[in-house]
Amino acid sequence: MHTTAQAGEPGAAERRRRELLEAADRVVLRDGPKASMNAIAAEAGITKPILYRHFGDKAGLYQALAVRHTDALLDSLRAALDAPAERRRRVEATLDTYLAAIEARPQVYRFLMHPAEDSQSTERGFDVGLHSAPLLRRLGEELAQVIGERVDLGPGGERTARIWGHGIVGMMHAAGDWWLGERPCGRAELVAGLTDLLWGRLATAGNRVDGPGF
Amino acid sequence: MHTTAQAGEPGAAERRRRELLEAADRVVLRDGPKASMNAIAAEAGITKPILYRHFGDKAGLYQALAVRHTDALLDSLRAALDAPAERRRRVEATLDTYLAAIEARPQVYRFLMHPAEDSQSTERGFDVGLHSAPLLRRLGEELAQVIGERVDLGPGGERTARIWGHGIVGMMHAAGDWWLGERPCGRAELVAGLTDLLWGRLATAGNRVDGPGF
DNA sequence: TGTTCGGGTTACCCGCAGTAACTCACGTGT
DNA sequence: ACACGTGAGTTACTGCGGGTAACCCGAACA
Repeated sequence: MHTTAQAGEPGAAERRRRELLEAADRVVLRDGPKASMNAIAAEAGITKPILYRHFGDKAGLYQALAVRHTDALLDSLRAALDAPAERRRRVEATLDTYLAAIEARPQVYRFLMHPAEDSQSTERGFDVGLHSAPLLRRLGEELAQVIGERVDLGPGGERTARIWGHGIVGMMHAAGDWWLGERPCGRAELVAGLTDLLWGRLATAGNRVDGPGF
Repeated sequence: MHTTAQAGEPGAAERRRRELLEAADRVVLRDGPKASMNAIAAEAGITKPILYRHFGDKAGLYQALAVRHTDALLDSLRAALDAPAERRRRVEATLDTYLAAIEARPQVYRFLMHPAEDSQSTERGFDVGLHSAPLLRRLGEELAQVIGERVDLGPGGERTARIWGHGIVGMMHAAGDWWLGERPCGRAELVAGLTDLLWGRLATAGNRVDGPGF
């Protein structure tokens, strides 16, 4: 073989790839989830086939982008989760970090939540659920791991931790999505409301006197 | 004008519409979220333009389908929510009803969660969030209403109820999605885990002795 | 008998994912 | 010095799915 340098310069294509990803980022930031391969290629100053050479597939590019942003987001969340404070404060900080992130870049966030969606469906008998939202899955698993590591949940705690991880992430996501769309209140109030919910206020709140009881 | 009957027979087109919706249902049940207009038309034994005459748009058909299923699901959930039992039992029954529904028809469920996704984005300054998942929004609002009606949340309780409604629905949805994909446990265990979470067990559980504390 | 209206069809446009086949520049082996 | 092949890049295509324009036919009505 005769590459330009047989062992040196490993990052020739790597740098190109990063350039492409940054261009894709820019387009996604501008166009949201409907960013097309053509548009991304144009923004990068090249044409489609190169994108396909580098990422193979639209899903491939999506995934590469998703990994980048998910990693970044996870770092922020881990920082919030690891801060030296009591548990409730940390949960609040984590929620707030997530909400601040999606507030700062709604387009990117929306893009990450609706990736690919195809994956040819022939995956294993049922196929359902493997696509959908890798970001949420990763967040859920990550949170599950943190919970499992730190909270004493007794026997079967591993499974409970995973249930909680995915449940909490879903709560965060759906509430954030709704909040972004309607802006019914400030971020702090949303954080407080969700934390109250996680802290069991639903169990302790009394029935309304006029209602049929809940 | 000369309709077949000027005031009588109001349901000529209505029945057609229902036929089309049932055909669409069948296709969605078979093909999942990637059901195409062509396929639906073929299943109904007609061609695309008729679908467009009836529903205007792919989003229109999606919405009609979504309304049907959402209504049905909401009826079941309301029944579970209104059963004569203590609050916790009712929450469990509601979660279980939802999970049973998505378990019974995963394709339909997946279809409902990923509608349209386009809507030309020129909607109002930000545009973000209005598409996405009407089903989840409706469920969230509905639950918010029930909570607001029955639970005494003090001042600002309306907003808190909405936050909780969307948060709980999101928790249910994400956990259900993950569970459908991986089947990590039985439905009962998932229900129990989520209910424990809502009942504040995260607040009361102790730190693991070996972990850094959570 | 002609006309018009509603349900229907064919044949098309457009945009996008994905690909085949070609070009060009450059470093290499002889 | 010359052919070579390799890799980055391009043009030009296929295929498909959403959406639409224009035509078509049968039935009620005058």
